[in-house]
Amino acid sequence: MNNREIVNTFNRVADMLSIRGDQIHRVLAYSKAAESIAALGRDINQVYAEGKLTEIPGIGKTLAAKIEEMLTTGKLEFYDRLSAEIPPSLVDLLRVEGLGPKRVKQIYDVLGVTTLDELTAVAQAGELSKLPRMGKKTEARLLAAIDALQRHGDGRTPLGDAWPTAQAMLAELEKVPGVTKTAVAGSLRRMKETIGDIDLLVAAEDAAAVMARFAELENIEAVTAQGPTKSRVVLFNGTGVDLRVLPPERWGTLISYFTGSKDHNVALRELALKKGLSLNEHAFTPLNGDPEILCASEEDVYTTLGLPYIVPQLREDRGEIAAAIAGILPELIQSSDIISDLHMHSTWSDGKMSILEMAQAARSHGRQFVVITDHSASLGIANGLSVERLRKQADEIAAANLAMGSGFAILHGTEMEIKADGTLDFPDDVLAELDFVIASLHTSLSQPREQVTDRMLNAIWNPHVDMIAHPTGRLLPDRSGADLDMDIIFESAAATGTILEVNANPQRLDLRDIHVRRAVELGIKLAINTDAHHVDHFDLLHYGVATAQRGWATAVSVVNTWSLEKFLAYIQRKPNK
DNA sequence: TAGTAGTGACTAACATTTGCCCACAAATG
Repeated sequence: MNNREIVNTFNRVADMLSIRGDQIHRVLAYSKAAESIAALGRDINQVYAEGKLTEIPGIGKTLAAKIEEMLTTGKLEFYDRLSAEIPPSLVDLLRVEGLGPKRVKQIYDVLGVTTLDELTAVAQAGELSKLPRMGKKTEARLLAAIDALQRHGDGRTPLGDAWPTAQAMLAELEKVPGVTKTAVAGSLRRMKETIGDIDLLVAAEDAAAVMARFAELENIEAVTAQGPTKSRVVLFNGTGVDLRVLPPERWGTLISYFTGSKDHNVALRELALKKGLSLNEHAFTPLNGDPEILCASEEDVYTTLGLPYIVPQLREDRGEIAAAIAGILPELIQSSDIISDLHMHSTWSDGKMSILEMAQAARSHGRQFVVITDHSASLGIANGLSVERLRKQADEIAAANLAMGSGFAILHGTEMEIKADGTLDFPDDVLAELDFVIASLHTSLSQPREQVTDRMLNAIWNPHVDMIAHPTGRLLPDRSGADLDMDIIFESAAATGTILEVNANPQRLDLRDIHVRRAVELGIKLAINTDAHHVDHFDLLHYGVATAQRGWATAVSVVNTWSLEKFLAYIQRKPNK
């Protein structure tokens, strides 16, 4: 069993326990454990082999035993027993907006409904509205929610899709008279790789005018809630958008609350209570009856709690509050630190622009040097380069370097296929001619873990391979990528000095945040690259930087902060070269 | 259920808004 399967099982158990009506802390224990394992950044089998399961936050003796049972037998007896009482399919009903554990239990107990189809049938027959505390309106809302679920699913939206949508909506709301501030919040502001819904904030004295304009924006299918300070709409693509409006003097607590994460908020509020303050999105309220403390800025919120400012990217309750208290928050990598881009394509393979155009655009984006890394021959679909074309490309790079003049450098590299049999697409003597060698997986990603890991190791241990691009090959939101044994990959990358990429393309964001964190802990060198196929793609860098920040990366770990001289020296003295 | 203090018991997860039915469930971070 792998991490994901255990996470799924624990989440299902948590949902089933909440439907059964178990004590909230028992439910929380399972969902907290699931979250911890999801954020682990390493293979739980490895942690188990080291006998360190209980060192995972939220895993005690009992859950460690359950994990051991799943890892050794492939099943969980407790889950089977629970299933006899609470049909596991009931968990699916919770995905319907408007249905929580209490209602699901009631619908199951009284009507015997266990699936979405059965639920639809009883709702259409009008049976649902006969239940206590359910009426015709609720019944109609649930039918609409089921319909929406079946049309759009409840999948998450990739960051790269949600970000521009949110910015466009904010641009409209900014035009409403009386609006003084606008911002995105929620998981979008924290730059999570996928987001559940879009959260927008507006500071204005007159909320009603903003709410009215919000409901009229483009692409809105339905307004599902509209109160004095809070509205919710659903876009035609199924994405939910929440808007909250408060007066500007309460902006700090508002944006802090709405940025989350939920767990981070809970931790902040606990901390506030210890200081005799109750914290909500409006203000701090002293428990002794003193007047409330307003925070116009988010910095004020943290100052009031006696903490240094914590950037949104860190607010996942993964140790950032303890680090803030201890004064050891990392000095995170910034976009302005990045002076090179080590991965991009030209018209020689599947890029859309010439080498010179790419270089000029990179310079205008503040880069001081780039590596042209077109695909290699066996990626035929991308017009990969043969050895002959690769050598010919060197001439054009020399010419482009001349055209660019001094103060900028174009290096010659390759993004070389790691083929399905594990061999590399170019022989070592050809690789030796290049300035910089990237190896990456694009095909046969679904090979068994051992096989695909071995392929990758073969590349990492090759003395000419300087970097692994987008290591897992995942594509958001749906393709999960290769099932690599990341522990071994990291070990080998550290041993050989091989750079691992944080690919900034929002479809990839690979390495992902939790793997960045693990790599940083192990002292592995990272590169944040755009993988640009077009000059417009240089604008995507911030997604990669945010992902690195979510992994607590500092400039020390990121080779794109290095001067050309330092960079060239490093890849020359790669330990196994 | 985890964590803690201590080996069985106790505490722990905050605070709000909205909709709909008529006192509460669900949803938001």
